[in-house]
Order: sequence, then C-alpha cells, then structure tokens
Amino acid sequence: MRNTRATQLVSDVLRTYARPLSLQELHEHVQERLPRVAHSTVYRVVGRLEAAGRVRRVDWRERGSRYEWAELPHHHHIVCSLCGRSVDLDDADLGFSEERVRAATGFLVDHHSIELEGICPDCQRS
Amino acid sequence: MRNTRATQLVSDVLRTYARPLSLQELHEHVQERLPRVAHSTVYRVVGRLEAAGRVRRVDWRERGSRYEWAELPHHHHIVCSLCGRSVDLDDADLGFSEERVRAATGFLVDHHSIELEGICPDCQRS
DNA sequence: CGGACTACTGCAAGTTACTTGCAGTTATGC
DNA sequence: GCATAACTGCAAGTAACTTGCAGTAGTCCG
Repeated sequence: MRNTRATQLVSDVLRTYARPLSLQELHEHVQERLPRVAHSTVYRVVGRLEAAGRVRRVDWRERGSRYEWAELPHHHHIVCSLCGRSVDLDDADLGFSEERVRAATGFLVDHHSIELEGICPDCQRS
Repeated sequence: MRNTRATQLVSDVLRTYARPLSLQELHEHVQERLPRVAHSTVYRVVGRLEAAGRVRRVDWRERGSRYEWAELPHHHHIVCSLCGRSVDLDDADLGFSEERVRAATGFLVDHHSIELEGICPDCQRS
C-alpha cells in the first residue's frame, strides 16, 4: 500500500477527530486541505485502510457507515436523549464478553456493536 | 390506518416468519399470495406499521434494514457472517442489564440495541 | 345499501449513497 | 532516471430506497 497524499490526509483526519466519521464528513475534511480529492478516492482509501486493519468500520443505526481510527480502544457510547451528551463505555462496563456469547450460542463472535440511549445524570435532576 | 389486503399480508408474513426480514424478502413473500403488490407498497406499509408500533426495525451491518413483528419479546440477534443464519439472544444471555449501565454511568437507559456477527457452529466445522 | 371522502396502491421516475471503468498520474524499487 | 503497477479524478453505473401521480378501494356517514 503506497503512502500517498490522500492516504496521509484520510489517516490524519481520522486520528485527529478520534470519532467515527461518515464518508461524506471524511471527504469534506480532506478537501479542506486538498480540494481536488474525489469522493471515490476517499472511498477507496478507507477501503484499503480498513483492509489493512488501520481503520475500523462502525455502523450506526440511522447514520450509515462510519469509519474510525483503529488504534482507538474498542468502546461504545451512551447518548443522552435530552441533551445529546455522550459517555464512553467499554465491554466490561456492560458485562459483555464474547466468551459469554460463545457459551450461550456456540457462535464465534467477530464483531459486535452496542448502542445505548438514555437520560444523563444532569438531565435526570432537572 | 386502514385494514387493507397489503397490510394484512405484510403483518401475516412478519408474524409467521418471526425473524427480521428485509424489504426484498417481505415483498417476495407477499407476492406469493398477491402478485400485483408493488415494492413501494410494501415499503410504505412497513413504514406505517412501524409508526404504529406494530413492527420493529432492526438494522444489520452489511445487510441493511430489516423488519420484525413487534410483539415478539425484546431480544437481539447474532448473525452468521458466512451463512446468514441468525440466533436470538436476550439480555440475560449477554450479561446485559440497564442497572449495570446505570451503576457505571449514572444514565437511565431507555433504549438499547445490540448487534452481533460471528461464525455459527456449523460454519466453524467446515 | 350507496355515495363521498380520502387513505392506499401500482407504476414509473427520482434520489441517494455507494461502486466501478478508464485513461492519466505518481509512488516505489531497481 | 526509469519501468511498472498502484493510485487518482472524472464520469458513469448500480442498487436500494423514496416519491409523484392518477387511479383504486376501505370506511364512514346517511
């Protein structure tokens, strides 16, 4: 995999924002620094980065496919349905383990996604 | 909401199959009993049923939106990434509880969605 | 019943996001 | 440098989803 300007920019953007970005958002941020980059280039670059394990793909209900820098530790989010604030959660916080699923179903888990919505402590008080 | 032939058929199919079906699959099954039903009709019918709370929408990574009968008890699915077979899981199987999230974050959870993908026992053998 | 009202439907076309073909460009290894 | 094959921009192609429209058919009165 060649070290091209597009690859550098896509990687930089994902590292900088440290959250899942849509292809659209990625493209816009990349274009701020190199306007002639095409949508299809960003598309193929994230595809390559994902195949190389440097980027992780995250699918958000309603929000379509998104991509995040794979070095960020695996985690989930709970979003406050009133104020929109979000808090990170890891599997341990949720009591989740792939072993447990394996014991219950026999499936070998290779991907999971957990989305939570609720009311944050601040909003509960008011 | 009127009780039309299309609505009845879509409801019947979802009740009968008791698993998440894509728009495509729904359309095919409905057409077996009433061939002139259009894709767009099925699309609008599930939309209406969802708005009425009679159908629940489930989003599967890679596989797009699916719909299932909402009276089925709350559960999640693990889908085999090779053969597409799915198995139901409830929160207890996953060790999940909203209480646990509350303890970790202070959030009062009012909605959660969990999607799993892996290799089923059969496909692991081959 | 029967007619009026309007939700619902089929068809076809529109939209959107994603994907690919192609010819020109540019990293990379020698 | 130079060859070569990966990469790129552009434009066009898919596929799934969504909508406009004119006709159809549930439902609600009377």
